[in-house]
Amino acid sequence: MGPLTTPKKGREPGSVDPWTPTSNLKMLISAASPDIRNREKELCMDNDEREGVDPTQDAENGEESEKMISRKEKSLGLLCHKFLARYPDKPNPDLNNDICLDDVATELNVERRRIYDIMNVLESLHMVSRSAKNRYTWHGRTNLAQTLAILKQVGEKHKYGQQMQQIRHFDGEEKENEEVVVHLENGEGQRELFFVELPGVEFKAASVNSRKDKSLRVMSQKFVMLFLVSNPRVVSLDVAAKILIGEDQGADQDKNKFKTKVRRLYDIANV
DNA sequence: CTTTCCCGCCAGACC
DNA sequence: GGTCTGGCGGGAAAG
Repeated sequence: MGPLTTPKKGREPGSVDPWTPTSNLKMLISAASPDIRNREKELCMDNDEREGVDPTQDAENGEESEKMISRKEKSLGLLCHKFLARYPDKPNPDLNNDICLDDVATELNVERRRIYDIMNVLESLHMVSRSAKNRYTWHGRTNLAQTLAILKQVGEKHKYGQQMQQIRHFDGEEKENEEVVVHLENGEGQRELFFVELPGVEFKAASVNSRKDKSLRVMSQKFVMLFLVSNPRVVSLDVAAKILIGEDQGADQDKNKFKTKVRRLYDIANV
């Protein structure tokens, strides 16, 4: 009667796994790699500048273009790409640079919820700013260079480059240590960093820089910092996630949190 | 099978 | 009461 079931090695003491350390992390890097590579390819092809893409609902044939919609066509990355294509690099003073969420959602034919994701990551790069409810203002690449410079400064201040290198080394020689609790030695108790804003570009909306700042914007900025401080401009998502989560005070061992952050990282990577 | 990640519920914040 | 904003998990497609 049930002589021997799975001879579980004493890895797990019958308790629940706090958070799968490497498994979930592994997913990150493998996830972004194809996407990033695809993006690079697309960038090359984009140079050709095809003029056949009509964002206003293509094909009303109603025959066969109803089944071929795969998941890739509805990805956030592609959606963001379409969004960026609708605006010039620099805002035209004559045109109104107002962005209405509802209009965008209608134009791109997606739910409102998705626009929020796009806007948050764009806002983290100061390419847009919230002017009012349902309204964003387009800034484009006007401040992008400055934004990246500042983010790089902050990233260096937080020793992100060192941390990434350390984690990589750990991962390289790590082999038999099951309980991987890597406590990064920061010189001082690192504070949660808040939303970075540009000097000279004040935020109209007071609620932006509030302490109520939710994670998406801040995490987006942190992620960009990692790119800016890395020597080859390559950041594996597992390392990124480790830093981004480990920095969160309170020892957030929520793997759910982890997963959620991951999803947003995909979006950021696609911009 | 595992990994990727879209959809959209629903809870807070704001009116 | 409403609307707006965006965490968060489920569960299905992609690998």
